[in-house]
Amino acid sequence: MGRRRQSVTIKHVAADAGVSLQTVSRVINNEPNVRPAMKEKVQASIDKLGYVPSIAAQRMSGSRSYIILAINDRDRTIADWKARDGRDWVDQMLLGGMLTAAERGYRMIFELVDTHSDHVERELGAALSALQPDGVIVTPPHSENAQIVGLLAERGIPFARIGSKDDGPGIAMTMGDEVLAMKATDHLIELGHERIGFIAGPDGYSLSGWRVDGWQQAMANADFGCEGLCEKGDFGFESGLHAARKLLDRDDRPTAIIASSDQMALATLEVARERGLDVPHDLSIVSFDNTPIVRFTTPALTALDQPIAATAARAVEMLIDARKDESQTEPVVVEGELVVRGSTARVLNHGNA
Amino acid sequence: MGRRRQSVTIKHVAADAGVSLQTVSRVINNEPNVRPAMKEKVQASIDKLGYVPSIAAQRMSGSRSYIILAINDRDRTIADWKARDGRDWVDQMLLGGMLTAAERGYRMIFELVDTHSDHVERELGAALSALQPDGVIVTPPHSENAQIVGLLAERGIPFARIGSKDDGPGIAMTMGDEVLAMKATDHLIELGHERIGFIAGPDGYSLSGWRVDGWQQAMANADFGCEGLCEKGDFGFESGLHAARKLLDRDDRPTAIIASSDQMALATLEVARERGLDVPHDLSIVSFDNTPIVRFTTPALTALDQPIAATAARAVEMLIDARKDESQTEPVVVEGELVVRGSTARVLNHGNA
DNA sequence: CTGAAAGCGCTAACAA
DNA sequence: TTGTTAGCGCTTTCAG
Repeated sequence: MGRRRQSVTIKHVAADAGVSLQTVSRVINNEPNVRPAMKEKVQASIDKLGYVPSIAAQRMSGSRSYIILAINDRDRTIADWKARDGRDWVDQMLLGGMLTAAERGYRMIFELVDTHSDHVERELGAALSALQPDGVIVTPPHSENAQIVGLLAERGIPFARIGSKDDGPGIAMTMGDEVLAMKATDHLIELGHERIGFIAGPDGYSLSGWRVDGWQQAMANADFGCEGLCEKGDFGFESGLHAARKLLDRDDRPTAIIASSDQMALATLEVARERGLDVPHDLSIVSFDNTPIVRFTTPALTALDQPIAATAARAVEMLIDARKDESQTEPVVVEGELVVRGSTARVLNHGNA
Repeated sequence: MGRRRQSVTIKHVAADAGVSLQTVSRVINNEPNVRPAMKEKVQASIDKLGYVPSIAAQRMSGSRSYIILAINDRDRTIADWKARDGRDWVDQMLLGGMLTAAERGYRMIFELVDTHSDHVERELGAALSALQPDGVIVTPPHSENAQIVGLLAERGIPFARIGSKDDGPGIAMTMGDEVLAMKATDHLIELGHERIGFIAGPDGYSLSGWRVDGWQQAMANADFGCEGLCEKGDFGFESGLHAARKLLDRDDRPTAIIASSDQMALATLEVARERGLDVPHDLSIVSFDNTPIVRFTTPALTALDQPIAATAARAVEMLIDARKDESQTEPVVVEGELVVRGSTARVLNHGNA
């Protein structure tokens, strides 16, 4: 093997078209100040020779790297992949991010970074140095990690924080968690539910709080109380079992439960089965992740769809365009929607008189 | 933005350590002929400054790009992502490929290429020119696409063909399709089945044939006939409905069916339901993809697990080591296994006397 | 509007 | 064992 050189370079094109390297470069980069005739001639040579610029060389000479780096939490991602239960967060990010990047001549590279580790900075720093991406997308919980955000800001790399509303550097993006929680709650209220339980996510994620806020807000709007109706989980199945049991142990148990993750919704379904509660007639359930898995339960779960693909696509676009207007102050919201399935139904009037 | 330069380069390290650039380079690349003391000193500077080499620069200077390119069929992949029914082929490739690459200091980049298009060569060629990967992984149906294989060979880039046994350039890899089909068939035979139907994949994929071969072989070994027991599908759900109906329309309908894809297995389940056949007691079903989805049907499907992650991991390793021994003649087999679930059971003796 | 020169960060080849 | 030189393919100055 050894030194595999570029087969056709800018030199070949320049020679073929009988112009300088610089002119070819201008054509490639769509720069102004190239006479149409010239441009055509060069383009013809490019097409003829099948020339494609090397991104390494482009990067070296100080221009863009044409790389967008998407980083995700290592442990969570690997756990999902190994569990093989159909969670498709990564796929949706690829669907939205990768395809959008490709349309603009960019590539998206995926990278897993450990949040908990004390060498986050090293891990991420190494990726940035090695890859020199033109933009970075961070997802929860990274998007709220001060070290990570700080490093990105310090290096002056445009980045998008998905699942973060904080001020500060980088583009803050959310999927409208608060509104989503309200949508779910309102849906249940319309079905006649009054005691709607909520299983919250862990404190480490701001979005856990936003979701609770949305639920509380909707409950307040309908003049329903929330006391004792909110339990906390960690997004995982086990914690969901725990929370669901606590909620359903109440004398005036909720007739509906909104869970902040698919696993916790599944756990709630499991607890309902355990107690002989019919879903949706004795208990309605709404999941806060519309992952594939929630369509395959019986009944299929009504869920809040998180528009991950659309968000990633948006992030990529903003990052690619981020050259000038550094300061996007308002968080960008790509709002998800409620997908109604079989796990929610009109509340029954039995045993309540 | 503009020209964002590397913050700390080899020069800084050289200066800090008081040595030449070349010495630093030698240390980075773990080359021999560096005195331990020297090496330590340099390494100390590297650590102190947090230096990480730029892969763009490394590539430029004629060494490796530290990039492994994994290409998949565009239409199929996007369709899967959009369908959101939990197919996790890509995730498993990432799990195996990306993590293995990372361990060795490489990155894996995903790319979608259109097989049907007449500009496959351009699409792939562009990716190769832009990225200059050190290795490429191709999956079905690309792995049997002459244009693609030809281009890769011509460019002298090491590549692995997953799902291909052909001789020729590149590392051929399979997941043991024939053996897998035999395993499934033998499993059913052990349960007392004699009329075991098979829904084959489309001709465009060699592995469709291997699977049929394995089934026929196992049937022959048990002295059971195959006539009229094989129908062809295209891996999709619709085609599965079609094939399953044909098989179950027979007077001596099969008591078990092996489907060459998860979707076709699901379709078979659907047809069974349609006809009022109980699965597994009236009809046993084996799926040829252990995607997440097959665990969520009722009953959960017995399935042949394709070790995609392991295969991708193996491919990455071989590609990274592919510098010398170009000629791996024998196909590499990473064999999958049968996962028994509720869709297969002992054959019932009713209505057969 | 076009071209020539310099250099990005790194490594291969050659010297010392 | 270490250092020096040249150059990868491209873009950025800066001249013309």
